[in-house]
Amino acid sequence: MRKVDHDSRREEVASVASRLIAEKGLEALTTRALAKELGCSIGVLSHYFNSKEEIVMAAFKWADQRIDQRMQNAIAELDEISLDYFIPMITAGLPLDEASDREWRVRFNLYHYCLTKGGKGLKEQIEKISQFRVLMDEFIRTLQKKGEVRRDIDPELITKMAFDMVMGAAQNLLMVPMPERQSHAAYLFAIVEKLRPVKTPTITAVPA
Amino acid sequence: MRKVDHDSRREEVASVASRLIAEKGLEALTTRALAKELGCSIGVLSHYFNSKEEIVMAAFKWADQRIDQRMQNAIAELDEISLDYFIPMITAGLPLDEASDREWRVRFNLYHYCLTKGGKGLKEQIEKISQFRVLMDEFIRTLQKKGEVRRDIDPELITKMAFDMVMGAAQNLLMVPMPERQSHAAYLFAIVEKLRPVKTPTITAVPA
Amino acid sequence: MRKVDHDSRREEVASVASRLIAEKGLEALTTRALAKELGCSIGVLSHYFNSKEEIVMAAFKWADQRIDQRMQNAIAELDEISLDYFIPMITAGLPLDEASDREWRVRFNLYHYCLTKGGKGLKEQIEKISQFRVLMDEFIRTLQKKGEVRRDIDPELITKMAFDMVMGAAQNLLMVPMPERQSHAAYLFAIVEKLRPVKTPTITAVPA
Amino acid sequence: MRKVDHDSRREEVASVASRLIAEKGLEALTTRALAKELGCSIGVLSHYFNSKEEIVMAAFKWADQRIDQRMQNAIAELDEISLDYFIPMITAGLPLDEASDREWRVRFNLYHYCLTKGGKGLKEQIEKISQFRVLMDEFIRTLQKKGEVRRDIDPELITKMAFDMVMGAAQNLLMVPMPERQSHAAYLFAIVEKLRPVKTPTITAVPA
DNA sequence: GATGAATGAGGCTTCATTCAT
DNA sequence: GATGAATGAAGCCTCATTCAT
Repeated sequence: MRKVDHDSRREEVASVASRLIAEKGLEALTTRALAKELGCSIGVLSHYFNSKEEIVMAAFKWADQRIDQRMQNAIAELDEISLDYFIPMITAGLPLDEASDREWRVRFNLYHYCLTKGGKGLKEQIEKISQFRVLMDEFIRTLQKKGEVRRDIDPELITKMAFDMVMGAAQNLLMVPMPERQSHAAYLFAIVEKLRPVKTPTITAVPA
Repeated sequence: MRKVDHDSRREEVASVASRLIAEKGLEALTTRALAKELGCSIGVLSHYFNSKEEIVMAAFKWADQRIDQRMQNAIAELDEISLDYFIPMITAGLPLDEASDREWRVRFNLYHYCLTKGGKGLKEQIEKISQFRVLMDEFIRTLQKKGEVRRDIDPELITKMAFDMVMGAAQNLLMVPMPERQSHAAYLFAIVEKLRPVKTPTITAVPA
Repeated sequence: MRKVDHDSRREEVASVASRLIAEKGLEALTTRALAKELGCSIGVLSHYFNSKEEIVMAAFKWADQRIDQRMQNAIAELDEISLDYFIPMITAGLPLDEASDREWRVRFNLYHYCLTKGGKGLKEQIEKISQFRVLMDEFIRTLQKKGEVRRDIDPELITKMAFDMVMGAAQNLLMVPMPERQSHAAYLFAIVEKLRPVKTPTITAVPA
Repeated sequence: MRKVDHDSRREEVASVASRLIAEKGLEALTTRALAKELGCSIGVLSHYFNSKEEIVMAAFKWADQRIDQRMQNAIAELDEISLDYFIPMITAGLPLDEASDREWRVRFNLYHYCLTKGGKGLKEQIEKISQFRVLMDEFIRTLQKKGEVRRDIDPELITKMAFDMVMGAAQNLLMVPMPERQSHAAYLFAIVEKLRPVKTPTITAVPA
């Protein structure tokens, strides 16, 4: 069988495993349940993965990357860097529909799995987030240079705030009924707007 | 009858179970491991709990309440409501030491357990958070009336922001090495300060 | 505590144990359930019985003897031996009310327990039934001598038939709804009547 | 796939389980013991049965049907309905050898299991026996029409008697040493003979 | 390559019994 | 004498994994 088939099969397994984790919890991801959901036999899994842990990891990675991809896609068509990136990126990144809801559930499973097991996995996650922080930081600085973001705020503070708010919003949104999520997340846009520099920085006092 | 305080024994079990969840993960909380950690036989657990699920729930509740208690204790000695409540409360509430680190790990297990199982447990969590939001909202409004918080910010926005930031900070802090956590969380204090009304809104421009 | 108290307590335990066996099955007779039903603590049972098997045996014996007693009581007031003994004895012996229903259920448990375990218990049961057969046989012979039972039937045949029919009727009645049991058992009386000698053995052919 | 006939494997399990019940009692039918007796691992049982109760039921059914089959086989070669059916049928039906002894022990376990648990199982047993009674009744009536059975006896009485006697004989035979069983059961044949109409009902008095 | 039967460790729970109080 | 907490074996069941077909 060609490599592409092998890979696409692996992804299919990861995808279904991810859905099982999201819907029933990590402990419900058994080889039996997975094979049943995939419509194949138990033994076939061992052709694509050496152990169950590999499957779990693949499911984690799949969901994690889907969220990242979703965010990248949201700004892919935008041509120039601007503060306007934030809104679609946040919208795309947060669990505001069923698909991203599932992915976030899996991502949290990933986080707590790594936290518990420690080791390489945890290091990878930390590293990944750290790199993302650097990117964000640079992004803010660029926007500040371009005059799209107020210069009197420490970029690092914005970055930290953004990371905590998005993570917390994602967590909290999972417990909010789907119809109310949009409105619940809307306040984030207001905060983004507060980052814009005051248009007429003349004589008047600007409260915030 | 052997002299045993039934409630304190239950709490001891819940406490140890909570520690196991935090350190090894929920799936490592087996009756064998728990009994071993408690230094007693497996059968003894059934004297205090009717099922393992009850133990899990007790462990969840124990850790959850410990965080709440920690925050309440932090402001217990303060005599008058003021914005100064926030700093010690946040400091007490976030996972900035080993004990609260364990409790937050368990709390996240609780959240994701409820999210997966749904049912009454999820409803309870949502209700609890909802009530806390109302309290927070009233708190902000009171501070605004007292002139301790700027009146040009929607209280609801502050509440939402606070909830998401604390939740996200807690999550993110868990992945930060303990020594760096204090400094990582410090930015929150800066944000709290930004809520204070501008002392002298006279001639000078105050950017934010 | 005086012996009479000790004995009456033992009987109470046996009685309640017997009821549990009848209603829920032998495997539902646990020390916990028994103590609960008795309204006493688990430990108290060991004052009266050395092991659970002793309790089971006592329960078996209690129910077994109650059936025997019931039958003896039924003919206690009758002054002279006659075929009329049979009807009240059968009526008293069979599971025609709730109490004797329970006792028979226990008795069958006893039989199958002995059959399985073998040993002394089985020997005792066989011995007991054997003695009863002898009594019955003598009883029939006496009635035949008195002319109350036809002399052309082998007494042993009557005895065997009676033992099998009563045992089988008891077993089958347990599966018949209580209201229908009386009518179901009534045919036995007709058979008893057939044992009576033909009153006028003259010229006419008497088929049977 | 390993070559295994699923149904024959199920029957094998049921058969061995049945033997264990007969020899050691229902409570000795543990998964461990059963697996050991089958010469396989414990886990294999779950391939063929969803629970232990299913195994118990299969064992019950297996033994129950074996008795029925044994009786049917006994009259299979007989070409015409006649009273002569009875003797081989009874002989085949009663526990007169080791195999049918085991099956009857299991059947009694089945009866008392159903009696205790009630529910659908009990209803099924009652229904089965009820249908068998109807068949027997029709059989008797047919024989009466053919002149093979005396017409002065109520068919229903014969049926009831037969059912109780067979059930009781089976029960009592279980407690009789194997060598004596044949002679113990022989009286039943005498009773069957009494059902035959008197050949020459002429002048002579026939007492019975 | 695909199948699913087989394995046996380990999950939770229940049990009769013991014994400190 | 009475209590019920403690014990640990053994109950049933589920699991990831292996391997003959």
